[in-house]
Amino acid sequence: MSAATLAPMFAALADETRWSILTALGEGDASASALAQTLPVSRQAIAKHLAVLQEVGLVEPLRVGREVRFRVIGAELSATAAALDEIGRTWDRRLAAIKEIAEGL
Amino acid sequence: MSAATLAPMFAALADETRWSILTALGEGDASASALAQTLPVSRQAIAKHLAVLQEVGLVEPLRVGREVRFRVIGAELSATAAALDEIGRTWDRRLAAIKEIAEGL
DNA sequence: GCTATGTGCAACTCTGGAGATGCATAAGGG
DNA sequence: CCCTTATGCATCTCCAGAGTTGCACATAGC
Repeated sequence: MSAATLAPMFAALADETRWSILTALGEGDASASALAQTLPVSRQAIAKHLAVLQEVGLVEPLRVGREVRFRVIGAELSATAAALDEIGRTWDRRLAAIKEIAEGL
Repeated sequence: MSAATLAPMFAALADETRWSILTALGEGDASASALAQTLPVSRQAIAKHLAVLQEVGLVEPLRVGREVRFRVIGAELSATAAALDEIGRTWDRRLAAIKEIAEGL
């Protein structure tokens, strides 16, 4: 997973309202209308956020009768976490190597 | 680490130019002026980005003579990764539990 | 001391995205 | 069959942030 692949995911996670939505969905599947009754934003705004979240694979739509419920998916989040951890460790490995060389003088 | 703490970090990571900066710094410490000679943006723009990155703890400034070099720090990234992974697993645990109940009927 | 170069600060433009509003459409429930 | 409710689409406003330019300041090197 490259930085170019990661950027859209981070853009999706950068919005507070989207975290509110994800947190709410973490309690159970819900439709845009249902979320709008809880969160202080309009249904249309939530629908847009859900589209963004679906785009990066964080949620998936489920048709239940005439409503569309959304479900959170943890897999993409875990995959992103793994990529982030790897990058962070790489940076710190470099610093450790430099420090080791410095001490070796 | 809560969602409120995570959001600024993701906002910092959502920008492509900042990833370019982080990648460049991953190769070795550098000043804003040095980075400006490599990347297709002005020094001031890079300085702003570095300020953002420093704010979330991804880089730290190092005065070397009259220039200010920046160094990437992996710790915050790894901590963020751990938080993300935990959240992702929580979501999937919930789904697994639901599925189990459904099959138990 | 003078000059080069590296930084810092301030103001400006401009685009993307978040949010709202209005309307059209579709599908349950009585 | 009608009404209610959920969704979809288009348009508008507004603001944060990315980027630039210009200038002032500080400091290493000669």
